[in-house]
Amino acid sequence: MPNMPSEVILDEMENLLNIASDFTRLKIMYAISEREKSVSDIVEEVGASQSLVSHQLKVLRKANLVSTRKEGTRVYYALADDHVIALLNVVYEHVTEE
Amino acid sequence: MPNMPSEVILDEMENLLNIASDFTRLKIMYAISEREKSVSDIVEEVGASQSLVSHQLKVLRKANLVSTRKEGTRVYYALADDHVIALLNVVYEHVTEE
DNA sequence: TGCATATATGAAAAACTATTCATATAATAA
DNA sequence: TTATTATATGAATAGTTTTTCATATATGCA
Repeated sequence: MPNMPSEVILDEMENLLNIASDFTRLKIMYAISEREKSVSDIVEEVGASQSLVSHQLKVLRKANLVSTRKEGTRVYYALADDHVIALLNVVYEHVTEE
Repeated sequence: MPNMPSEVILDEMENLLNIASDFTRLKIMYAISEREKSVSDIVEEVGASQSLVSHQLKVLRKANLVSTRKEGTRVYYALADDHVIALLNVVYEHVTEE
């Protein structure tokens, strides 16, 4: 049973949750959860417009949830660390296990 | 490394994350994380208006994240299950551990 | 250089949500 | 009944965010 975190921590928690709580971004995170993918691959897998995916990748980048690597004209995105997967898993379990 | 969930599951995940991703609701969830509390207790601990707390409790209720018990004029709220705490913990760790 | 492809971005539109204010309901006590 | 306390709620406001559209930038190739 956790204690009430400080306002600063709560703020950061709110921010992380906000970023995770979007349909398109959830799809993007799952799309790159096994291995890095290029933007066009992500666009295809997620089924959203190129512009939207690019905008949402920017949001994920700004929050340091993804890392990028440029190769020619392609940009490859990957999840920044395993915390993200842990979060996705907890949420997935809550939704499916009941 | 998880697979892409179905649209329905993603939708439910988005919904749960949306509900968790609010400063006031986070505070409320922490306030009742150790034991049930009455609305007025929550109002005091969270430091928000009675109206706002009541509105947000309704959101949490609708999502089945809290349970309620009425006793006289008081209504006591508690977390519905431990999944919620697991979620809070994962987010807390992500925010503090780096 | 000019052309094609990949990605990013600014601005506007559309949709949504938190918060406040005023008020309603419910229970209890005098 | 009237008054008081606890909680809930409808409506409006204020602020934010997602999505689209048009366009810009960057890279590679002919």
